[in-house]
Amino acid sequence: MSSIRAIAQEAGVSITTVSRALNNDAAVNPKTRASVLAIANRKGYVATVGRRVTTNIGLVYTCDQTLAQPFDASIIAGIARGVDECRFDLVILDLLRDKRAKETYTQFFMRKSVRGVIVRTNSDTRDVCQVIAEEGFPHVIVAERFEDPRVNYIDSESKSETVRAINYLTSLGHRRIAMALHNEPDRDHEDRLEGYREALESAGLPFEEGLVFRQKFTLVGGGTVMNMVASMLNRPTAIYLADPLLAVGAVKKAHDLGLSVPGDISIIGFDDTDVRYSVHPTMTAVCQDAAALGFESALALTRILKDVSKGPFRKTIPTFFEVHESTGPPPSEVRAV
Amino acid sequence: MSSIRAIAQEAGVSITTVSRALNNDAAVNPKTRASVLAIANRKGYVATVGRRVTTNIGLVYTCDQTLAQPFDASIIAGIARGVDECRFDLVILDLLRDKRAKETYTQFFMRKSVRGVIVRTNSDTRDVCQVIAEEGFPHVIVAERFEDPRVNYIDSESKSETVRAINYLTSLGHRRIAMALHNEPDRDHEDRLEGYREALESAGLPFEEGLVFRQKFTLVGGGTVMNMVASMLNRPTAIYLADPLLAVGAVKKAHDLGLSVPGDISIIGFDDTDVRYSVHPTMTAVCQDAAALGFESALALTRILKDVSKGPFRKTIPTFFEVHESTGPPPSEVRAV
DNA sequence: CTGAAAGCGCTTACAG
DNA sequence: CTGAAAGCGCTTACAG
Repeated sequence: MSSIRAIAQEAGVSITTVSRALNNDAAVNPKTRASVLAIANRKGYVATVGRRVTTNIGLVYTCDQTLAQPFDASIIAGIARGVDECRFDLVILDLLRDKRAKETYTQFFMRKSVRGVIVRTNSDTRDVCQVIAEEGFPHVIVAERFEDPRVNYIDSESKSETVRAINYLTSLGHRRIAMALHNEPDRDHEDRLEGYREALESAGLPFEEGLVFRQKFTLVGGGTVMNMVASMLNRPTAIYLADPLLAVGAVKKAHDLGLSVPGDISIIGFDDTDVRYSVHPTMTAVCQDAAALGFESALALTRILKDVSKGPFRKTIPTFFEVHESTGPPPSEVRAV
Repeated sequence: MSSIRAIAQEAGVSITTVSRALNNDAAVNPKTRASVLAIANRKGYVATVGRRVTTNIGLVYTCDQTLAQPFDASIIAGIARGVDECRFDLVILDLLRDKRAKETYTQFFMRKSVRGVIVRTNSDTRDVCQVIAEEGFPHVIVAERFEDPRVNYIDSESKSETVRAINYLTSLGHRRIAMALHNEPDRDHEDRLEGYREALESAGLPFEEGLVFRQKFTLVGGGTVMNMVASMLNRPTAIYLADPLLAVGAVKKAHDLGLSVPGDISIIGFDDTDVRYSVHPTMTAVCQDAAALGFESALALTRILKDVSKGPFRKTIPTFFEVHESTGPPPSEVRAV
C-alpha cells in the first residue's frame, strides 16, 4: 500500500503536489497531475481512513440503466457473491450524477474511496471505459468487449448459439422466421442479429428487414411485437426474441390472441436467468448466465487489485441453447388471427 | 459533524479512549465504551478520509437472503433511486461475514464508514434490528414492523388486501379456497395467512390446515403446490398464493396439467413488481410496490442523518388488490385431472 | 504552478 | 483501564 509520500518520491514532486493532484486542485500543471495519477494507479494507491484501508469496490454505470432489470439484478447478485468471497464490499456509484466535469475518472473513484470498479456500459458509452482503462484505474467492464488490450472485460458470446437456434428452426421446416431485439445500443443484440442473418443466409433464406422488430425491452414491447407479427398477411411461422422481457411478453400475447405455441407459431426466447421456466409452454431459449458474469467480474477485479501490474484480463462466457416446448414444426397452413 | 475531540469532551475522557472505544480496543471499560458509542451515535459521528466526509449508507442483511430475488432486486432499485436523489452512495455490507463477534453494530458500521443503514431482516432476526436501534445507530428497517418506538421501519400492509382478495373469491361463489405461502419465517406471509383465515371465518367457511401449503419460494415450489392441489380428491376451486414466484410457478403448472385458469381453478397471486402481466391469463393479484419500499426507506434514512435527533420513523405502505383474468366463478363440477 | 511548514483528525507505543 | 505525547497520512494557508 503506497502513501502519497511514495508517490511524491517517484514523481519527483512534494507531497503537497501529490495531494493536490489527487484532489483535482486547479493549481497543478496538467502534466504533473497526469504523471502523479498514473503513478498512483500503478502503485495501487488507496486513500485511508485513519490507519485503515478501504475494501470497497464500485459498481459503475456509464449509461442510464435500471438496476431492476432482471439482467442487471442478476449481475449484481453475482457481483455481490464475488466480492463477498474476496472479502470486499460493493458500492454503487453514480457516475452521471457525481463525477465533476473537470476531474478524471481516477480522481472521481479515489474521491469515492473505491479501489477498483466494475463497469456496466453500452455501445454508446464505450469511450468512457476506454478512458478509464487508459488512466490505468483498476477495472473490469462487464458485458461488453474491446480491442484495446488495456481494457479488461468479461462478456458472453451469444452469436454462435443464435446461429444454432435459427438452424434448429430451419431444421424443423420453418422458412419465414422473424426476429425481435430491443432498441438500445447494445453490442450483444447486434451480435444476435448478425447470427440470425448468417444462419438465414447459410440456409438459403432471404434476410428481410420487415421481419426484424425493435422494441423497448419490456413485456409490453414483446406484446407489441407479437401483435405486429400476428397481423401480418404472410405471417412468419417462428420468431426469435433476443431479450427475456420481449420473449415473455410475446408468449403471453400469443395466448391472448388465441395463437397456439408452438402449434401456430414457434417461439425462441433469450434468457438471462430462468424465465424460460416461468412461461407456458416452457420456452426454448438461448440462455446466458448473468450471475456468472457478475461473479467472474468481481473475482477478476479483486485479482487485479492484489497485483496491479497484472496483465490484461479478458474472458468470454459461452451461452447455451436449450430446446423446450415452445418450438415445433411450422403449421401446415397459416391461419388468420 | 463532530470529531472524537467533541465526543471526548462530552464523555469526560481523553480522545485516546474515544478512539479505542470506536475501534473496539479490548482495553476499554465496557461502560466507558457504551457511553462513548452512545454519544457518537447521538452526535452523528462520521469517520473522515482526510478532510472529507463519507456519504455512504449501507444496505445490510441480517439473514441469508439473495439479492437476486425479485422482491429484493426491486427494493435495491428503489433504494438506489432514493440515495441518488439524496446524493448518498449505497454500500452493500455483509454483516454475517464481516461483523466481529465482540464488536457492537455501531462499531462495525463505523468501521465500514457508513453513516446509516437500511436493514433487511426476517422474523428470526428481528432481535438484531432491535439491538441496532438500542445502540442508536441511524437505521431504517425495511419490510418488517416493531413495537419498540426506537426502531425505525417501513413496511407494507397486505392483510387487509388479502381479506379483500378472499372476499372476492367467496363473492364469486368459491367455497373451497386453498392458500400457499413460502416456508421462511416472514411476518408478511403470516399476516396474509391471518387475512385468509379471517376472511374465511367471516364468510362462514371452515379453515382447514390441509388447504394451506408451504413451499420454498421458487417456480418449482409453485408447481409443486399446483400438483398437490390438482391431485386432491376434493379439489379446491381457487387458490391464493402469497408469493410471486409461487404464483407464477402455479399458473404455469396448471397449464402443464391441462387445467384451465380460471375455468377449472381460479388463481390469485401476490405481485411485488409486475409479474402479473407476464403470465397468461393476466393474474389477479394482491400487489405491493417493492421499489417504493426501498425508495422511501432511503429518503427516511437520509432525513434521519440530516438531523440525528429526529424522532422515530415508521411508515406503512398500502398494498392493492387488482382483479385480472385468472379468477372467475367456480366450475359447476370439479373434473379429475 | 510549486513546496516547506503548520495543522487536522486520528491512532498507538509508552507510562502509570 | 486510562491519558499525555509522539506519530501518521493527509490537507491547506502562506510564501514564492
